[in-house]
Amino acid sequence: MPADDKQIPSVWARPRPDRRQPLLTRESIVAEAVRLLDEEGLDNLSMRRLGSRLGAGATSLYRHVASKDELLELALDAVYEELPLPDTGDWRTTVTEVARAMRATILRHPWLAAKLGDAGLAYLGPNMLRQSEFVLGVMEDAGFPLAEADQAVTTVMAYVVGISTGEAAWLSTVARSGLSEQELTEKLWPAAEQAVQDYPRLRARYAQQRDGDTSGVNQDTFEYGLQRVLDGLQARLA
Amino acid sequence: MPADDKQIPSVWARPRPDRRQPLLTRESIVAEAVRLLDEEGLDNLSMRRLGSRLGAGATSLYRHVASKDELLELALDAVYEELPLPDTGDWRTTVTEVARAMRATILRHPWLAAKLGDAGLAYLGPNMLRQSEFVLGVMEDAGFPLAEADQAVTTVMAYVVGISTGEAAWLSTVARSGLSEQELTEKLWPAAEQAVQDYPRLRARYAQQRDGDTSGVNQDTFEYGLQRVLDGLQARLA
DNA sequence: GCAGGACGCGCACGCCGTACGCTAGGATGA
DNA sequence: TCATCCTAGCGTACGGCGTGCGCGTCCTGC
Repeated sequence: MPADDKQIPSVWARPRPDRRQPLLTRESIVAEAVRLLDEEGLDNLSMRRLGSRLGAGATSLYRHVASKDELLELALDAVYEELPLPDTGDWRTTVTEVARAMRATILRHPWLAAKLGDAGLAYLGPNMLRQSEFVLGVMEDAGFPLAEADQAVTTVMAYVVGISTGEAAWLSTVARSGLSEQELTEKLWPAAEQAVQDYPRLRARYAQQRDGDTSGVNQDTFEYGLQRVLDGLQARLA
Repeated sequence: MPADDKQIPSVWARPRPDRRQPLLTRESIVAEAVRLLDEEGLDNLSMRRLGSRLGAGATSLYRHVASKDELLELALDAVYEELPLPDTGDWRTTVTEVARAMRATILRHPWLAAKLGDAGLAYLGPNMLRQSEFVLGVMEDAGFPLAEADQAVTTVMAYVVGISTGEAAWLSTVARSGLSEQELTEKLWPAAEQAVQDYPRLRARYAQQRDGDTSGVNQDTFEYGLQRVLDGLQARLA
């Protein structure tokens, strides 16, 4: 028994931890995990750090979650809950909005991209299922037979995830560097210019984009590709 | 001096390590890393394990490589070297072949998908640059202005990476489980069917695919989406 | 008043990436 | 020939990781 205890005048005065409702719940753990991931990224999430943010020890988390991997799957699905299911009446408008929302979500939680990279697009979280069912329905109503609707949805989602992954990786790099996007761009520019020197088209592209607004360019490219994908699908309905 | 030395009759008989050419080179390290990654996946690559496969200690690797992260970037680019640059004369045929080769490469090295998830599509490895320049040239020759050619290439690549990511994640899961694809599918089927019960369209899709040939289905979906993307781009040339 | 279960904690194990300083041997120049 | 320096690889160590296990402590239902 350490002498420190003497600093508390009496044991009885020490506030007992209130165990009326439990300190940890699966929900609170997942929510805090998402917050930590957003702030610090995928490789800065450790069970110890997460536990201490919740005022608990690392191993206490295992009462509510089977493993770190399972926790990440729960976090993934928790984020999917943010996605709206906007039925606009027109399949193309609806799919466009879903795609934009998906991209926005990935950019808001850049670790999503890395996690999707090894979890795949098709695991069985309820929110993910809900979203798939919804979009599948929209495509079927638009006139695609179910099997093709499935392929169409997969195509759009693959595009969105693929392109957002690239952007998210860049955002993560920016966050890790501690610099602003502008500053990091300027810092890396010489190396990039050097690297593309032997490639005339890449060099020209870089020159065009110099001092450009990165996020605006990304947004434009996203919209461009999305509309091309939807054009390709729409042609099948004719 | 431990007694074990006595087991060797004479110090002089012990073969001296031949230091004419060094045991480790950056190339040999990267090549072995790719092999290890292919066999055991991203989270089973550790510097210690890699070192011991090369007959060296973990820390020796750091003479040739600044960090594990850098090593992974080098491995990424090494794999990109496999990609062919097939000029067929027709942009659509060429892009189709590049896309197929890209998918095949990702499926051959499933860890690529996870790595791309946090490295992004656009870092500066020479082989990656070479490939970008090539495809950019093909699109420009097809009639796209340079800026749009860039967007078009990004669109196709995003699609390919996105869809291959999903497949690669599945392959990784299969590999980790130690079961065959067939066996794992059968084992997971009940849970999947259960999860999908409340969603009529998903349920119908699952029922249709029961006992289907997974890799054939994936291949078909890939081709379907790829042709839709290319349709959408082709329409811009008219 | 008591049994049983739920919850959180502390400890320990075997991994990890990697910083640092050492040594043995080859290359170099006097 | 010998002193010197450089290079590649090694051993040790540090701090951190995921997580299995057994302990106390409180809440609940009888």
